[in-house]
Amino acid sequence: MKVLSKSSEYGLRALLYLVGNSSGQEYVSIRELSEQLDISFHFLTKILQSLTHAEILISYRGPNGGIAFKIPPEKIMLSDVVRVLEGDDFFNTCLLGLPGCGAQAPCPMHQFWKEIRGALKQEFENTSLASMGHTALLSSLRLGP
Amino acid sequence: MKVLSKSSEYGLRALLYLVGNSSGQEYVSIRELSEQLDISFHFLTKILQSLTHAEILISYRGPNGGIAFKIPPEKIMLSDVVRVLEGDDFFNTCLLGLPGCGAQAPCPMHQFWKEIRGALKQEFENTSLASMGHTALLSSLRLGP
DNA sequence: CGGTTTTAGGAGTATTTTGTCTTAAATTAA
DNA sequence: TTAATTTAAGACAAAATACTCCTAAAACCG
Repeated sequence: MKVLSKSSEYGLRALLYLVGNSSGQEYVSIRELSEQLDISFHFLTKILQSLTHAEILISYRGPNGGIAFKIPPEKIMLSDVVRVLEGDDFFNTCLLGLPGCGAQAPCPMHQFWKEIRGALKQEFENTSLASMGHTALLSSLRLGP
Repeated sequence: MKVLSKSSEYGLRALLYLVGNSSGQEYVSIRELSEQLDISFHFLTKILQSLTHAEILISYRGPNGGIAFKIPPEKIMLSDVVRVLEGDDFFNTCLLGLPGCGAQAPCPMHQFWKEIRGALKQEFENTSLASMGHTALLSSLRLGP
């Protein structure tokens, strides 16, 4: 079950690394992130760029530059991140992919799926980056040993 | 949020159509399914083939041939279909896509995600095709008006 | 100022997923 | 037996996703 695109996976891993490995307001370079997490530097740059545009991160160029949280990670919910990286209707899709599906023309799975995705939405909206990342060891965010 | 591949979407739509539009043991042709549901005939053929291999459907060639349920749809759970079309570890993936993630080396989201996907698994395992399809009008399974 | 470090942005490439086409095999009916 | 109908199977093509590379712009340091 793949609910997130690679962009979201990488973005979340980077943010969780930030939570665990930056003490407050100093910038962490994207190069460090990409190397520690084994993610393509250029690809990660673009992902973090959109989080910067969305005002979840701030970036700074030049030596000792990088990215940092603009908002404290206690106030950033998983749903915020996912909505930026996956699109605004992330929690509003039809299980069967039918474009017309909705309250007034429901597919056979509509009610079933609506309840599940509603619960899932709530979980994502009630869970902060900080609560997921505060104990995150680097090793748990990497691929191999 | 796209949890299912196109193959699963199409496969489920075809099965739900079968539930609503076939009276028991007669074969429904894939041509009819593909035309009624606006799904590519050859693509759908391959999807239904794998459901036939998995013994959810039976197929018959020649005039008046087609596919039919091998098991009554009351006994086919959504999870059965999805496991065939998405793979056996569908309900066992890491949210962050980390290959090593598991009980003994959990990623920061492991516990969080394990609970959500466990609930989702239960819903899929407790819901039959029949219960979703018994009132399915054709129009609710099609794309446009 | 000139060189170095770092993010920004866009064009281009590779890989995966999705969809098409062609031929074969099974079944029926005339 | 011949023709028609239907699923089976595999090669091929298009589209979407994931990734790479190059150049620019900002910030710093000597």
